[in-house]
Amino acid sequence: MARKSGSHADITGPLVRSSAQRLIAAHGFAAVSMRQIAAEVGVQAGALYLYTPDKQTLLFDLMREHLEELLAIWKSEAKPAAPTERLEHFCKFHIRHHLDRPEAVFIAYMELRNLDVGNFATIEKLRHTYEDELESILRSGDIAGDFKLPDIRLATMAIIAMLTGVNTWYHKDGRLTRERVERIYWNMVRRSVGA
Amino acid sequence: MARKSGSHADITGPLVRSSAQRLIAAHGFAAVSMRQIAAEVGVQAGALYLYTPDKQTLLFDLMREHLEELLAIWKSEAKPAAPTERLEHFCKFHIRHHLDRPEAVFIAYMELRNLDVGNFATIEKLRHTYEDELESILRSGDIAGDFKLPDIRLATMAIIAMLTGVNTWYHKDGRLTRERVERIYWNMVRRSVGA
DNA sequence: GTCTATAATCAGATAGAC
DNA sequence: GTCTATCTGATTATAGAC
Repeated sequence: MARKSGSHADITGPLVRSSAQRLIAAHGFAAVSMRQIAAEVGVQAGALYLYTPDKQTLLFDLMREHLEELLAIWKSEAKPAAPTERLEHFCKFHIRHHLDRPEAVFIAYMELRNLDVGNFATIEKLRHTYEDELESILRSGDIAGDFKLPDIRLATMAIIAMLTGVNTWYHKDGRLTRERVERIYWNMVRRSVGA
Repeated sequence: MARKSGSHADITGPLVRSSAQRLIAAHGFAAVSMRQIAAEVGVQAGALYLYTPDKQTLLFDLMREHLEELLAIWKSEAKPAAPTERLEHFCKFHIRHHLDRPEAVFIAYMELRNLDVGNFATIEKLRHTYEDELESILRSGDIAGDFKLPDIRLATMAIIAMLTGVNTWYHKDGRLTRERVERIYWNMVRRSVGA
């Protein structure tokens, strides 16, 4: 990892983010030092401050970029018309997207405590925007009579927790393919909303 | 919180644990210093080492005691005979027990990374023992034909994630009583397993 | 753009007085 | 049982050389 002097802004910038993401996901934000991140990048600690004003902003940027990417990709997806198909699409998208980004997902859920108050508010707003996408699907299905839900907000939280939970146990080379996991979870969600 | 010299082992010991639990749940294990815990207790930092050999053991003991208590209380509960009633009992017990101990639950889920390897193995074994309780309920119901489950282990993980997720949004003085939350979640779980 | 060196602070843990 | 003082080493962040 050792690196000699010279100009490498184009590769060092992304490398700072990816190295920080890997280390923070593995050991936690507070447990990872700027020196450790620098060592992973292959520079000295002082050089990191060319790419982030401070450690707090580095964490915030990782979380913000993760959630902004999630929302952007979700919005670009083609959406089915019927509530049941829209819910199926959401469930499979959520599992697929989150399994593809385990480190970013882990950080976004575990490191909220380490954000200062202003940054926390920004992140929570982004997360809420995403939750609202599921909530509106459930609401339209409930109104149409396709779903039977005693409490839509609660069903939203229950389904997101269930789907995101896949990240805690799934391993790529495990017993089940991702497609099979998506199908089984969708079946459980479908039945849970009474569709 | 200032405290004069003297003997207070009977109150200081429990106070160290409860203070550590509160601070770690709020800010994270790595972000909390022994000096902060001592200040919360009302002693100097050195005095903490009369009650724990080191910071790592303090964390481990909090997590171990939480899981051992969970298993002990669960085992002492009277169990219904039929799979559907057993599953209902588990769901409502899980939500109730976890909502009553938000700090301990939070630590047990969030601070696994900060355990050293031996302690981690112990905690994972305890957690697995608890998961197996749900898994055996699902298996007996599947065999009896009361549930329809394509993958029992996966359903176990999905249900636990969904139920534990209540802790992330529930507030005591919120819109819903705990009893109503238990009922609604049980209904979603019931439908999700095809009961 | 990166390095070395450093400032200022704080960490976990221990020793010995009371 | 607790305090004060301290050891040793790590921390974030900055300054200035190259």
